[in-house]
Amino acid sequence: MREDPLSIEYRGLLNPAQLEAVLHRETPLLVLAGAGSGKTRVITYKIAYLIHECGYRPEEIFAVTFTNKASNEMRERVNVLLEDSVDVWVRTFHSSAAKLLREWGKSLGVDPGFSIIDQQDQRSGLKKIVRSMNIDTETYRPEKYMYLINRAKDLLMNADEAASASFSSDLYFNDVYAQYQALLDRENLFDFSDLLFKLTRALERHGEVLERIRRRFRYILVDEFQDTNHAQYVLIRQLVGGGGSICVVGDDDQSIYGFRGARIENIHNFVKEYENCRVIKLEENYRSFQNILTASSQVINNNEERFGKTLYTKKGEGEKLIFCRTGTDYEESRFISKTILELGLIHGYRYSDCAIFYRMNAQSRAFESVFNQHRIPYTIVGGLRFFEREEIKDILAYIRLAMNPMDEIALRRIANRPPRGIGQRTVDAMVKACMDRGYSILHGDDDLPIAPSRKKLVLAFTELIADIGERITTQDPPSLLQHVYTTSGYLEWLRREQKEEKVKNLEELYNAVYEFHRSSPESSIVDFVEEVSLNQGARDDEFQDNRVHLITLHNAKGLEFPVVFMAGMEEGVFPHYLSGEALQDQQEERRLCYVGMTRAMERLYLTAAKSRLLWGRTVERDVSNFIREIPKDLLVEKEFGMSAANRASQRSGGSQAGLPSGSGLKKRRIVERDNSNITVNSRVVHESFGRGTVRSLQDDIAEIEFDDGFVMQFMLKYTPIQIENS
DNA sequence: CCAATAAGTGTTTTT
DNA sequence: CACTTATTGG
Repeated sequence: MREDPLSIEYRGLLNPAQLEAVLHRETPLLVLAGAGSGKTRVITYKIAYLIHECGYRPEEIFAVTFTNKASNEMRERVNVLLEDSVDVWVRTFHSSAAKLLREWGKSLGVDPGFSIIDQQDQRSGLKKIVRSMNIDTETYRPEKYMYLINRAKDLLMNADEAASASFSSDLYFNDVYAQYQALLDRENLFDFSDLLFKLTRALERHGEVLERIRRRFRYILVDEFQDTNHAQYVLIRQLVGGGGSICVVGDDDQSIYGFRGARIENIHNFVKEYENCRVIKLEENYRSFQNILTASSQVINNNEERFGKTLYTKKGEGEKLIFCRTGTDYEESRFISKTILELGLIHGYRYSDCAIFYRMNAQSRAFESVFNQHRIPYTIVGGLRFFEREEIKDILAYIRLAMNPMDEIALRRIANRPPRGIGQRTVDAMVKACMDRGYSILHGDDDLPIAPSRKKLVLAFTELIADIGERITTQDPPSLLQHVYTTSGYLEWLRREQKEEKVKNLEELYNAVYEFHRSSPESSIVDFVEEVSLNQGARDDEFQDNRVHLITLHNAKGLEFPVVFMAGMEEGVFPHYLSGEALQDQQEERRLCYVGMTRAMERLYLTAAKSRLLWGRTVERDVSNFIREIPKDLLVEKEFGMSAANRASQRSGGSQAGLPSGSGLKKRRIVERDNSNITVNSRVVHESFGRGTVRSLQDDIAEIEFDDGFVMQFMLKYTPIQIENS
């Protein structure tokens, strides 16, 4: 080990295993980083070390992650350590591929002017193809082909190769894949899988370009390596070449993206694939109390084929885990809501200390409605994303179409939005005519074989798009956007239809573009579109306020919260009934459970409802097997809301708990109150929850049963409550 | 040929 | 329940 002084005091800031991971650089390195063991710390310090101590220039370092959130966080932390050495390449796999293709496309034989389509566009394209083949779209669902085609691309197989390898036994798969790819190629569109597929293919063919890229990136770091798919694995292999300048970090127990092609074998076989590989395990956990670690370890121990590691912490045992069975999903929300309020009143937790994890996005609705009633502020992380909204995608489609007049998918999206008399028939005719004759889709000549009554309308539309196209280079992004809003008639249409929410979103889009323009004045709207088509991103304000976080288990990876609720711990919901019987799938669900549990720092609650209103039906559910895998002595079991009284209150809609609307109640202010006149059995009125009776009183903590059956504890000196005056 | 309305249907996780 | 597709009236 080096003995010369280091310019950053690494030794004091890292534990021995972390330090070793930072300093090792002669041969390939695999860091097995358990949950909460400081892996981001290792990566960022390693980057700093390479630059400060080993003579690497920032732009020679290539660091990839999976999510935009992770890459933003990493870039920020690197910038703090390096005092704004922003040239380090910190990007997601997909944005890395897109950037390399744009930069090197010309020498790689790839047209760098491609547009990127998201899965919605991908689906609509496939739907069109399947329908045109006149086959039964119920047995042969477009979604199925979407899945298969993406998996084939992840495995670096084009349509021909997939066909000769008998990739799928589906009768029409080969045909659908070929047609779909023809559609994309014709219009120079790339789906997400294409980015990596085409890049690795092109690098294979052009060894001389690969060689130049290798010389540029002298050290490669990969985060969350357990989630790499085959294409990503191959890309990394290509970039590293024969050298040892690679460090991958991951945790096989946290591999949760098998459904989109991730191969856990990549991390398991890394040692075999990279010669002289060094393996370092990070097993000290800095996040959770021991009870949480023990419980989650016990759960994940039921999986096979793991590296296996033993997480430990120097923190104490901490609280036991709490498992609560409720009658219905609605009561589950009420229990969690009540618990959050109590944690705040009794232990001083803030809303933003609490997070609720669930398996399916649809589960958030119950929480939203109960939280609204109880005036608990919340935020849905990664729910309906801003840039996935209809109106946003429509506006961006105008710009996309102007950029790339071959983009049929964008054309179909907006040809008649707002309604301008160009229906499906007319669009079909336009597309077909142009395809046959090799025109651009925007060709507005008189000889197009469309109904005479439509010609004028079509001409007006093509002129509209052409006009936008000219302004892309001449106008700055914000005013161009404004121009699109008005000349397309889109904004006026929304106003006429009274879609206030959507109008607001367009304003927000304008703000985003304005901000984009301000921060990089030389960039065009094209760059903006590029950014948002990859950054299917969240808004910045997601984490700012004091709000409870509602979040899917998949989105929770990489986060941590003092208090975690895992909701819907029921067979069929989690593990999800569609996740498959195969051992592989069951194990992935279990890893997802492990990921969720290990996010908790101090308190972990698990809840399950007996019956759940899902898909318009009430379904009875058993408790998830994962609960049984938690040692009994670490678990406090409770029940909530299965009494007749609560059933009744539920039917009445729960409006009793609603606040009187209006004055001054938006923010709960912490004011001390004198409630010493309240004793056991007092009849009381609570500002939010209405009338009730005090059931017990101990050390200023009162348990109150409200008339609707809702039972809750309060710290009286902070509670807005009075004796009922009769 | 388009737009509004009525019936019908299939429900995970995401770059 | 929310979203897609068939039908009918303009």
